[in-house]
Amino acid sequence: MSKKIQAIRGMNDLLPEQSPLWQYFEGQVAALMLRYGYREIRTPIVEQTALFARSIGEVTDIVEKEMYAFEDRNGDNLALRPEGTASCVRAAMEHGLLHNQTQRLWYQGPMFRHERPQKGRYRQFHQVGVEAYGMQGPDIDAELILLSARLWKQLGLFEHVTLELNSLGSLEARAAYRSTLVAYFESHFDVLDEDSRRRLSSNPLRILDSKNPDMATMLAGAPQLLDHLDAPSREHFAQLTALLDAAGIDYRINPRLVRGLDYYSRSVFEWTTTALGSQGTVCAGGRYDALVEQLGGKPTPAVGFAMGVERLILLLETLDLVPAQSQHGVDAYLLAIGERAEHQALLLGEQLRDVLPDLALHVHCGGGSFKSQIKKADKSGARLALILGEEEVAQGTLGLKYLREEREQETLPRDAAIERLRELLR
RNA sequence: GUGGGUGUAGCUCAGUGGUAGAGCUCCGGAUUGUGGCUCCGGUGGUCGUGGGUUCGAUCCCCAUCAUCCACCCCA
Repeated sequence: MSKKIQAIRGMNDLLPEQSPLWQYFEGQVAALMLRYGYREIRTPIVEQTALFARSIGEVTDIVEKEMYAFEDRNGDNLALRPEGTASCVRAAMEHGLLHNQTQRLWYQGPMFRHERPQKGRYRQFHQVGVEAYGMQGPDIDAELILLSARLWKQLGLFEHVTLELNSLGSLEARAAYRSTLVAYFESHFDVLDEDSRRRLSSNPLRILDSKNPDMATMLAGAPQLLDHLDAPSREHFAQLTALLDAAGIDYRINPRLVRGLDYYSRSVFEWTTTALGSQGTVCAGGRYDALVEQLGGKPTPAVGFAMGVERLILLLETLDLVPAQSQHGVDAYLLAIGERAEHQALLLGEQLRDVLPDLALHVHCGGGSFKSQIKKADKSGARLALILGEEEVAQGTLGLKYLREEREQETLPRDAAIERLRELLR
């Protein structure tokens, strides 16, 4: 067992039983993006390490200890992408998509982070990301939230997720607040637990989120982010909440909502669920107005979010919201009994598919008794067993046996059989 | 990176210091070319891996790997 090569830890195979549900989800997403006028972009899975270091932040956990980074044969520093926004910005800039225009983009694909796997958290996981460029008003922030809300409604998840909102203020306001906060924490250094002391330099805003009861009193007295917002950010946030109110989207303002990536400023939001255990964030994002410039482009306002596909799939399963039609089956199963029939079956299958493009047909291969073949036909879930035995071959007919309904089995000349199939597929 | 739980047949799991079982699945038969239900039979395991204790280890001990859950982090 141990000598066999296994999948990499935290990287999962997606088996045939699962793929219809993924396809259902992906189909819903793609159709939704079309309806909102977002266009798909596909970028490489590997980028220069520097792209992520400069965008996500040098001292974040993601960059410091979770990236799959390596040197390629040329000695270049490359990394498997840990998220999609940086690549999206890079590609959009590189191809002039952000030049004097607004842009609505989305993407989908695997991301990689070297974390300890647990429920809803894997080393290779999939995100759907949605990004909008060149628009600074809160209307586009609201659009993204409405878009995600519509997806939850389509999937039946809306009642099971909660929207949390916060504003981090402008980059300057955020930096100033950060300094104030660090000074406050340093003056209470003796109360800080080990985790918080570590976070003092990496992500001090996170300390506010600590669940340690010993720090509760100290945290309650900490300076509040919302009190340190700059006026434009405050106004932006007020307008965003007003738009959501008007649209009838409930939200909870969470002053402690802090995103882990350095590039966020102003609006940030998170959709969470309590049904998945500790990895309850199912979708999250926010504004990153400074990132494009930071990566060498012209100043360009930007907002975006990403959804965790595994978590959403898990949620659909947990809540029993998997639609029945996402179970793919086959319409008919062609049996071949006897040497002559076996020779003809494949060709007959091709003829049927030529004239019946909607037919999902499973042609039996590998021989076996009549009984074993019809058992397999039954297990395949097919509505019909098409029977090609010695008699049918000799007479140029085809047997049709109905496996799921009370209906007499019939044996028809080939042409008539095709017509019958055509009727049944309608 | 830290802590805890779990690794026995393809799957779900029993079990014992004397080298293993059930249910389901799969294959065959009862029914020469007719599935689902029933009955009968069969295939299938170096008991995760390596070491230690022991006359003897699947069981006890250590290590290791995998997996699950939580911390952390985040989608």
